Amino acid sequence: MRWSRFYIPTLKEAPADAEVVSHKLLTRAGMIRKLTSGIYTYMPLGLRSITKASAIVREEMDKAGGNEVSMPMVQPADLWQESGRWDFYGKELLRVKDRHNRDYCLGPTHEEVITDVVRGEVRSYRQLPMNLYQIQTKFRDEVRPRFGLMRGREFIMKDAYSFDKDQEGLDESYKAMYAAYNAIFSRMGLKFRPVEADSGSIGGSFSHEFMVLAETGEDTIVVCDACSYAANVERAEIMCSGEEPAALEIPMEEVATPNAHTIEEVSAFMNAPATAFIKTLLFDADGEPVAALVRGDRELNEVKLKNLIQADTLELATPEQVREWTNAPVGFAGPVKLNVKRIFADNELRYATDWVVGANKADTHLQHVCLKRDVEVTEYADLRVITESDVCPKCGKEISLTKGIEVGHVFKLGTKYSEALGCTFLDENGKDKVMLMGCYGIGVSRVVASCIEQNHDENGICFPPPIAPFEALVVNLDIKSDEVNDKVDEIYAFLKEQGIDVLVDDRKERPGVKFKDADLIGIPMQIVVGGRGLKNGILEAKDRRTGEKTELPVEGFAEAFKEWKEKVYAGWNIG
RNA sequence: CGGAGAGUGGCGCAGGUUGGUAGCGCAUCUGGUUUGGGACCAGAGGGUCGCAGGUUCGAAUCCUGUCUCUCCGACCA
Repeated sequence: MRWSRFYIPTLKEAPADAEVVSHKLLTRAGMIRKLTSGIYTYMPLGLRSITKASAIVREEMDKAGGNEVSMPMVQPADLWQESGRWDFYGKELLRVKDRHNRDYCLGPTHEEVITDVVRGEVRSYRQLPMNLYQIQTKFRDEVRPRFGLMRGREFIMKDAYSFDKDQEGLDESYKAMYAAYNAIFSRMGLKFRPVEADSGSIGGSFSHEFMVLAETGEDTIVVCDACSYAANVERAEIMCSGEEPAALEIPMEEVATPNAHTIEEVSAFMNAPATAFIKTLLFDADGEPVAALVRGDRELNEVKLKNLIQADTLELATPEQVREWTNAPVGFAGPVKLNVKRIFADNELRYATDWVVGANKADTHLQHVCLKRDVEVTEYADLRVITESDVCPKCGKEISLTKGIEVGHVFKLGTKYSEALGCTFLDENGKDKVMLMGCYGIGVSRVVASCIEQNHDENGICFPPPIAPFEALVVNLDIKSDEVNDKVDEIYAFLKEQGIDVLVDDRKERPGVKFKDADLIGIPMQIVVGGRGLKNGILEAKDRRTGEKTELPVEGFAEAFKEWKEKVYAGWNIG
């Protein structure tokens, strides 16, 4: 491919609205262009990377027994009503009407459609297991799209669905996908980690997320270096034990705390540490009020609460609801004589007493509160977000927290959708049984973005070879010289022969421009052909990742190149 | 949805408080000189200043409304 005939509109400056590195570089390298919030055009160079990532996904999926299909993006509402998700998926589901005023949605995921296909096809246990997948554009009407391809509304996803006759089969299918995902992300040259995860709104019982490790990640993950434990913080359990203290003897009493709404303000006002307080958070759980208590310095883990009470929707109470339930403005809610039926407390609160809490009365708190004596706690549970001072729930050793970008997620769905949609088969005994499902997603466009987050420097992108738009770039420094042109053609032909995907910069530009652009678009191997080098009988090869330049002799180029290429690839340490 | 900010040639920005010919850098086009890390000189083209109203002799600028985008939060495979 010749650069002069391949559209790569590079920019010297990043667009003002780009915040994260991948967004800036993808735009500057001419790989994407924004149409509107969260919706992008993949330009020729960008599409090449996505195509390469897709090819790796496809290969590994096929190897793992998947069959590729392509399902419709526009899906009828009745199918979603049948699964119950038309009402529960929320505003992220983009709903549209056709000319007959019938309801449809744009597919954010395809459990309904795939289950509909399979229930119409599969009759016998002999046809199972089955694994169907597709690589396709998804649409999710995100509340706040951001960070370029990282969280778009329209994005490319590989979604696979497995169907099995029993739990053992599902376990096998899940294991196979888990292994395939490890292979996929390893082959892409990403530094990643599979972690235990919450199953979220897709539902189901068991799941793992594949996290690319990067500072800009929106997720926080817990890893233990002593054992193999790794989990999303949403999911990470907290070990908590101790001695339950005796009921407090000092009576509780009111304290005036004018205008002190936050724990910080009250703690400063009363000159007591945040650890002496209990934070009372009120939620609307499927329309019912629920209170959750955590220590003043802790953060409530909403996912844990949601799972505990099995709520379909869980939202922090509005100021109006707070007023209605506590008879006080926001900032003074407390568990004592709280007119809320269900009060959940974090485990940690069981092992201490003498708390300060809100008094459900404006500008007032209560001190010397004892939960055992003064509050009817519905249940003690693990409700808070894990911190670095906690220990590994598996082995009890130290843990650390890091940021990650979720690029893949594998779920065991069980019978959630097959049950709702009546996806059954006849077993060996001629009995009707519900299939067990798993679902497995990879954010393909997000993979490319997260790869850039992980591999870049001040000059631009450093693509790992497997998902680079091209593997090699031949830079022609003097398009007016026949000698240089001939050598470029020769090198190009040679590289092609080696099965290398190569781009030639044959533009009428000054060398400086070509070098800058070469670094920006991040092709892993650069071969520079110029009059100066040829005079000395050498070509210059640059490893984009390290920036290291190597002189390759014109005579015996083939051998020298192969050796150099091995070194470049070895540096990537790709499995 | 709450809070903050921004919409001016393709991109990055100035101008706005004090209303009066719409400007700069990059990019583009032409000619010339250059040519191993984003060249220089000379010239050229391109903008109903997000949109709609209003005030005014006159609005990018003031007022009202509206749309869009970005960031923080809430939310989220």
